[in-house]
Amino acid sequence: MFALVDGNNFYVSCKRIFRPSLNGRPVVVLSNNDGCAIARSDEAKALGIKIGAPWFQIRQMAESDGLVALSANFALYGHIKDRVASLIAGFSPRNEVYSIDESFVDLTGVRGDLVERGQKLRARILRWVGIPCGIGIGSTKTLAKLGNHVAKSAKRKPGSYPAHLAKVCDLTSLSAAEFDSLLAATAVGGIWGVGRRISAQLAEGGITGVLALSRIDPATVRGHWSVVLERTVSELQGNSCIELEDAPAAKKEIACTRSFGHPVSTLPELTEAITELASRAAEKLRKQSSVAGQIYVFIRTSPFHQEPQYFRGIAVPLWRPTSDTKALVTSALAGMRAIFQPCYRLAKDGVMLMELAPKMLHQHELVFEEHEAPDRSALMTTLDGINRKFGRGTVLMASAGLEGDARIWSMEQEHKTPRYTTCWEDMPVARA
DNA sequence: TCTGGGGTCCTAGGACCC
DNA sequence: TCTGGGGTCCTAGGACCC
Repeated sequence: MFALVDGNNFYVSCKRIFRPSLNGRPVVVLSNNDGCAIARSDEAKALGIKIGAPWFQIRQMAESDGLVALSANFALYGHIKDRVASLIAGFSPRNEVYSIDESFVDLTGVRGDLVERGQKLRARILRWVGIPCGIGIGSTKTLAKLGNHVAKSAKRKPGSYPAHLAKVCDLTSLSAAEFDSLLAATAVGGIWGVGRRISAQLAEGGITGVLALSRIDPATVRGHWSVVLERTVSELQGNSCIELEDAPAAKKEIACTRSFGHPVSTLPELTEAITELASRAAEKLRKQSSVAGQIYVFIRTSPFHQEPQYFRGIAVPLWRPTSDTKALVTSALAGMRAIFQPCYRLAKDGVMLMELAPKMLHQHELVFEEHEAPDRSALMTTLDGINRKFGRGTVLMASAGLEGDARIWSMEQEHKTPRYTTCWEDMPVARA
């Protein structure tokens, strides 16, 4: 038995904690560079704003409908997530932080009325952290996700589902007939693991509702689609196939990518941008105590513009697996120079660390090189310590360029809110 | 003018092995 | 007419997630 706890409109709700005046208003949170809407309040959804809607296409709604747009602040969302997670951990030690706004909870052994307990947890998260949540309960993770889908829809769109299922929805408490009619009323696209492609393929076969999907023989599903969809169907039938992962696994790839604030066409600018991305990726790598065997670099133009297009990436094998910033930046820049072409208006770059392995498993070499590679791990530890204490970019590679230089590639954010949780000057002050 | 940034898993097909 | 029968490993691409 599982529960899924999900923060409603999470990024918007995080902003509302510190600015209650945003309650009741249509609000969107924008992606980096204020590009597009990545979170919407219920009021913004009611205006018909789609997830991913480009800001320049909806900005007129600021005037016509009082739409408020805010730039993203991912550090803030991470901090709020930690607070929510700590309250969920108090509810059950067996839990999995699945994403920034969702946690699975294993309810095995949890006694009492589950709906009532869910409502108490919900009330506590709202009161102690300020985030409204929905909770779904089911016998498998997929059904818990479905329960959450129902809880959200029943709250936001009255009439879509029975009203008593709003906010906390326990699918295991339903009668067989209630359960079936709920499945029949849900489109397959609302199921975890069924995206646009598979929805369309199912529709071709005449399957549009979850009830029909759940009645297919899993082996048939495997033949026609894949083991992934087979698992989903099996889970809909109540057979738990996807386990709780309560210990977060180490990443197998680490990516840092970014769209530029303005188009980039020159090598010096790109050198700065790639240096910064590779440095950030290296920092993430050291945080999980891994080394990388290969680094992949790519640059690209904007696919949205009518202009000569260019996309190229290159994988650069590292001489030996490392987490050293200088080694990673040097390889990334070498790769970048190999794929760089002038005369294009580049819109985005990225660095990915691949072939990650735990640092402790590092393979030693049979033959010693003529010159031993310098061991900079103590330097890296110091570097990370300084940057953690005084802020990202306090100490950096010189090729990253300096704040105050041109750096026209760096991010644009015109709708910033104060850095409530990461900056002393911005911390809210409570007045008696 | 203006369109995000991360991740995972699975499969098919090719290269190669005996 | 008819061209073996197993395997493994790697990679690119697809589909999904938030």
